[in-house]
Amino acid sequence: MKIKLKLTRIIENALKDADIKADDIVISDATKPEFGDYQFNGVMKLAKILKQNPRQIATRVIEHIDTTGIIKKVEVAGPGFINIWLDNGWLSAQATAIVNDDRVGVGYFSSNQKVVIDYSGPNMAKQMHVGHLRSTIIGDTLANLLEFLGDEVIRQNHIGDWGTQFGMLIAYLEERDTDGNTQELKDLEQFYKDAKVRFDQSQEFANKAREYVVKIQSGDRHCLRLWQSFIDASLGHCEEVYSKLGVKLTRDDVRAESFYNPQLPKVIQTLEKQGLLTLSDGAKCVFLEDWDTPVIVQKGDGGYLYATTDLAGLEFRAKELKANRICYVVDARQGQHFKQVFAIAKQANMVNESVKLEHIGFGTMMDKGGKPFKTRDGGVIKLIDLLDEAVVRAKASIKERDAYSQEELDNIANVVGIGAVKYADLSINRESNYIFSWDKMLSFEGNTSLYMQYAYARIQSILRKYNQEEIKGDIIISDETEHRLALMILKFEDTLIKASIDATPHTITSYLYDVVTLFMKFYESNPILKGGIEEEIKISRLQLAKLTASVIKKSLDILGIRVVDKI
RNA sequence: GCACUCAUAGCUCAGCUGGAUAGAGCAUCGGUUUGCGGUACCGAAGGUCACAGGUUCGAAUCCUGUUGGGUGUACCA
Repeated sequence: MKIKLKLTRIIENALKDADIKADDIVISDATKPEFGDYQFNGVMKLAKILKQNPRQIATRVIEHIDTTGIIKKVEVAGPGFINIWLDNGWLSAQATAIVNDDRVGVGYFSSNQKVVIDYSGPNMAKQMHVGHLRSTIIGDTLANLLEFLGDEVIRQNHIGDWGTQFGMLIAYLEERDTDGNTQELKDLEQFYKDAKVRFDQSQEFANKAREYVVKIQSGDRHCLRLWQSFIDASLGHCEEVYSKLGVKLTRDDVRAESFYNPQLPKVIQTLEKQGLLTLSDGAKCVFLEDWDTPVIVQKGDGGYLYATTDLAGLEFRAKELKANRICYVVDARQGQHFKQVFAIAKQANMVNESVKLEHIGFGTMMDKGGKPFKTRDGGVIKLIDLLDEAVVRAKASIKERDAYSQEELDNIANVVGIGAVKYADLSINRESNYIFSWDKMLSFEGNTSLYMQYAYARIQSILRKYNQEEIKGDIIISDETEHRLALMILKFEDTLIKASIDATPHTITSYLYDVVTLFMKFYESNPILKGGIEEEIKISRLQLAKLTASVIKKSLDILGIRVVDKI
């Protein structure tokens, strides 16, 4: 339900009827319950332009507001605020209408776009570590969200599979792997270290490694086969992580660095043709206004750089994939790189002016001391290890473990543990750094996944006691708590739209927290299954509980977090 | 040096592109129950929104400066 849009139209009409010219009408949520449900604050600005008393204007506007249906009452308050209360009858009807709707009342975008979302982007030379978590889950959430709202989403996993380190790796693979056994690739970190040691020790090996880099690039069959088997093994590790995380990336979404490699000379040509290229200290550069340092697109030795690949990628996504919006979910530290690359792509006409290019940046994961999150000896934490630990910790936190079968217990631990890691990350404004804390994320209290999953399980427990077929009837809003809960549920669509524009998953989590908190209050004060409750009221409350469960489930679904009926 | 970014309660975070008395959770103190899952709910206390100016009827939010952290700054990705 697009409530804000409805109210905006009503105010627009009221202003028109009152003969007041205004654009940019913004309806906002009321800051406090006593100020109603929504408020319009624009009158004060208008008063200034019109040089009239704001309260008088507000009064005039109010007289022209059409209150049939959605609005119960409007009031002028303070210096000229217009406060709006929504009608319970209207809320009841709207809520009742979506109880069995699997989209929970959320519509589709009227103009759907093609959106490319570039996320995860692991390096094939190593295993995924904690640094890859944010890109992977923020990107996946954004993809889920836009898909749900009706955009055509193209997921792109820009894996790092090209570069000098692969010469060393495949030379070592060949040396170690004479019988075709790739068991050693189980731990890529170790494999990389071993290869490096060999590289540093043996001149002969180092030469071979360098030779192999050239051979891969020139398409040597033997080396390409080795390289391919290495990439396959490494990608397999990533897929294990994606599967544990419930991230939807597949092999079809992989568009690797190597894919763009053949296009790189053309990128240089294009830049040359557009007159953007400058030779400086032997390197081919693009100098941009407002930047002291140029962007190097081809090194003095002829090699290309990641800016070159990104330009090829941008052109491919805009022209071949025909995207209207391209989002890069990449660490905030690459902010200026993307600003520069985006500017070049547009100037060189590689990307049409109308295409929206966005860097969805995010901060770093920190430990309790506010330092980048590392193992005790300063190494990187492998993502797979982190996820496994989350599941182990989740299992330990489950009370009455005897009540479940081993299978149930494993499933719950998975849902809870993985959910906790993801939720903790997604619930924080992506642009800031955040402090990783097991205790906080696995808590039942506050804005955590467990609080939501627990509320969901409680509702399921209530619904189980009732025959689903018998739950038929209207939601009747009879008090303030129900009013607030129903309204919050109906704000789902407005929330998702905002989250999609800003690309902020935490907008969804804080909304969800509001919903669940309101439900808990409702649940506390309005008993459902206790004796002595009228059937009509009981059904209404059951329906409201059911609707709350739908919102919880759908929200978590978009965030890529599962629920269970029992915890 | 230059650029970007951040600074809100003891701690972890919100604050919706300027609105009314700045909000949550944790921790602290107190309360609720013959309980539909109490891993819940209610309340108290806790703030010079880093600092100083400016714009405005109105600033945590916009502008300038200062201080303090983080990050990035031409042949890595």
